Amino acid sequence: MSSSRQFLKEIYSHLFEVFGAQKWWPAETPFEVMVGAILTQNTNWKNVEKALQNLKQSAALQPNAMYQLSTSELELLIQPSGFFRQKAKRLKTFLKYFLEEYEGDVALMKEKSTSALREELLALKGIGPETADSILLYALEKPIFVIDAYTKRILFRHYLALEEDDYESLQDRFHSSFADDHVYFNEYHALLVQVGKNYCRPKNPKCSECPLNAFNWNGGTYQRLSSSME
DNA sequence: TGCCAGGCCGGGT
DNA sequence: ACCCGGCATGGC
Repeated sequence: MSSSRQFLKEIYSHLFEVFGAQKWWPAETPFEVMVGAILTQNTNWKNVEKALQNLKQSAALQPNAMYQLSTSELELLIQPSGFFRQKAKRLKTFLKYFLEEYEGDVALMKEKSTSALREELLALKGIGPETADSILLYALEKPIFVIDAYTKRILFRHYLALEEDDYESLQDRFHSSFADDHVYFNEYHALLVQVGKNYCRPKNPKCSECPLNAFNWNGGTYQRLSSSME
């Protein structure tokens, strides 16, 4: 019925053909995903990697070990990721929650429902929609779609979204387009990041080489804007 | 060499 | 309900 939904499905199929499986999130453990999700807030992933490396070298990339670090110790380790004072605080807030509610145990946390966990995460200072959903999808394997800056920009550039579309509305569009399949949501968002990094930067966009051009028509635009795509 | 990066919060209209 | 400044580093 909805051409929007159909577009989203076709885009996924095409991107998967072009790029293949992405094997996201780039981390060795679910806990590393959780930490990375907080550290990457408005931050280049390259800088996050340095911080994660520091934490690993200090044997601090575990819930208890990290929580027991002093604030200044934690700040120093994550400094390369920027906003380090805020992020140290946010990590501590999350760790306290993770340890007190789930004993720092990912399996235990996964037992609870997606909606309940999302509310809990959003209630924490420093965890917003994207961070919460990244944790839900990539650390806890919950079927929820992550909307990030890349996703927004790509949808907007290709006339599948408007600037004023909010997080939930964009997310709902993906949710209503597919079955609740966390593997699928995982792969799809990772593919969009691939497109975003390589073809859809604000400066130096390589739009002419973008794989999504396969779906363009009438001079590189889709037929309708999102607002008219019921 | 400025501009940018996988946000979020809090205070002010 | 929006709007905006602050937060900070390293890469290109």
